[in-house]
Amino acid sequence: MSEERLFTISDLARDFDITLRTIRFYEEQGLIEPQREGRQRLFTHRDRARLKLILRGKRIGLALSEIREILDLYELARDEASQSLKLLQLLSERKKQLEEQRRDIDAVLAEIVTLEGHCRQVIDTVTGKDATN
Amino acid sequence: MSEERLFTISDLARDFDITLRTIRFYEEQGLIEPQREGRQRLFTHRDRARLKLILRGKRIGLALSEIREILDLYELARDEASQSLKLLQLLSERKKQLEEQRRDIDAVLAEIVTLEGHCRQVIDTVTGKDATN
DNA sequence: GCTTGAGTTTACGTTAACGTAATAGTAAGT
DNA sequence: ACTTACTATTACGTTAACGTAAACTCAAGC
Repeated sequence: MSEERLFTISDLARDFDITLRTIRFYEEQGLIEPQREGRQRLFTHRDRARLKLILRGKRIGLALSEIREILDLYELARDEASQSLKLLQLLSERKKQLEEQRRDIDAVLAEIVTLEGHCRQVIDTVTGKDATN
Repeated sequence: MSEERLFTISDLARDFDITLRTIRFYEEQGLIEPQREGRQRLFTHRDRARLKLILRGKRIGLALSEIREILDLYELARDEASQSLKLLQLLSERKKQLEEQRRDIDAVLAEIVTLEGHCRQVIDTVTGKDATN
């Protein structure tokens, strides 16, 4: 059972709001390896999941080369954990980076809140005595 | 009092671990506007602070053009808040983006923790019956 | 007077991550 | 048979964010 549904390239492009070119490029870079039916690419759920990971990686500012490393680690962890110790080390490095990034984001968010407060205050002050616009 | 100490370009390059070229490039792009003594650039604490903001922006994946927008907003908010409403809107957009990014990071962190668990388990399993390496 | 060190400008080079034709095959609808 | 829709490959173009090299100025130290 479970007919393992397949996706076309435009399915994924639509779903993730990226171009066909982007998907082909990712394949060219070895980030995904869809099956072929003749020349046409066919994507499994697994390909889809990988694509999702790729895009998430991009959003947090990783380069494709780094994303590939991570994807490879996933593979590695799946196959066996022949080098789990090294993997653990790499994971902890990545974790440190991410936590740093989180702190940056929090800092920026805090500053935004401050600025918002500033704005509201100015607006309150101005409103009532002048409303030129 | 408070002699307003000035920084040279290499001071900042060293402090933030970036190249001279990078700093000059940021000036070229209008992100900072150091004073000149003759031809030489001289940076105030304010320039330094801006540079810090720029680099933080980069770390969270913003483009220089976006960073410039934000810096401009800071100026805007400082001068007066002539367009505070628009500013508020922009801030809230940016906030949404950042919160999304935070969610991404949290998701990745969670996955890392999972992978780490997986690794430890494998290592535990392997350790004791085989330690070839 | 010459080198050394820090700074400058000008300008071409580079890398990543796609964009954008141009050209062509293939299946479905009319 | 013709169009339309979707797919493919090949290959040159583009943008951001600097790198890098060449050639110059200018003050300090020996």
